Amino acid sequence: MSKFRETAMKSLSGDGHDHGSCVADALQRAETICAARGVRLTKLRRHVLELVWESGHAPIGAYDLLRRLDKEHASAVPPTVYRALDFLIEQGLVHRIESLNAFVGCASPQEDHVGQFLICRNCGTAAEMNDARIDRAINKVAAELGFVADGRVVEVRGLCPSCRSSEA
Amino acid sequence: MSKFRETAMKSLSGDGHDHGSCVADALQRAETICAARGVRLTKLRRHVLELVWESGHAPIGAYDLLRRLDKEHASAVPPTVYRALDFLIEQGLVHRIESLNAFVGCASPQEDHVGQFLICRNCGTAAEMNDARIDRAINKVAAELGFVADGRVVEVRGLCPSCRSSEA
DNA sequence: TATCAAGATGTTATACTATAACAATAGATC
DNA sequence: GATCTATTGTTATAGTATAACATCTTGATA
Repeated sequence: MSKFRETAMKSLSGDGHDHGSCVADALQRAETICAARGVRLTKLRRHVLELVWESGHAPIGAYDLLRRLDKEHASAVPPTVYRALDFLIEQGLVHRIESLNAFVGCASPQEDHVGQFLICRNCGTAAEMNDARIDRAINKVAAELGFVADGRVVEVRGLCPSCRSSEA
Repeated sequence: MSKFRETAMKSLSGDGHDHGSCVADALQRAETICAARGVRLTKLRRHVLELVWESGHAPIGAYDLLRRLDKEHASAVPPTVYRALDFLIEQGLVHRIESLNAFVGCASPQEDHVGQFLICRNCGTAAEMNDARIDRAINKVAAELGFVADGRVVEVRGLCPSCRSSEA
């Protein structure tokens, strides 16, 4: 099983996982990655990343982040959070979900990829697929149309396993 | 060649096509479809659809539409255009491009489909792929993760054939 | 044809999302 | 410590979207 697959399954397993350690792991990975790259994961950026992860695996909006941020950061205003998000996205630590205008922590920041998401319309969980087969299919069709593809937005709405079983 | 493929190629052929008749065709198709469904393509809705198509094959924002609309429709305000767009989207005559917050005319409104788009980052043209292979790949991966997919957002940025050749 | 119900549009106000532009501060490098 | 750059602070504003209620049109029907 690929690393992506494993991570996706984990985030889909409902409340069965220890989200506290999930957040801690994510922060630890971020520290390591930023150190290796020589970029600065400042207190503010780290705090925003933490808030993103604390939203569970559900994307959270910039203004929601802002409201949570300024409990411990009185001077926070929109540019504060957007700039932190810009940095985090640039470093691959956070993905932006276009169809929600919201942000979610990347579960595999060390691997170079564009996000492909499954988003549960019931619980809001966004799981990364990042499957090469989807990418290949897209590349193939694009090539047939003479198109050279770079960026990709793949966001699929639906029902996640746990919401599906609890609805049934 | 599928109908979708044909339409996509056409919209990618640059200025080589008669966009005037392209617009007229789209409006004619819309009339037919709405009549068949017993829904009302009012003057306002028709006008908004026309403006969407007159933007070429490039997605256009709601407020741009608004600015163009109120030349002949003094009372136009945001809800005016958003309500018209809601109707047009519901009828499959227009697609929303999530990654641009913009709207584009659907080239194949008679066929039931979700949009899959190639968007040129140079000229802005958005071509519909609507390829079953992409859909299948997404469904497969979603199923493997226990997910039941419904809505889909597939938006690929890149360079279209004509912009690619003129850049070279 | 008068009335009525439903749908469509008008109108005002406001919520939500995002960035521009410039000032001040903190960290790294010499 | 001086200086340069990256980061953050601050104010203002641009851009996107919807809520809520009033009015008008349309088509169906009594």
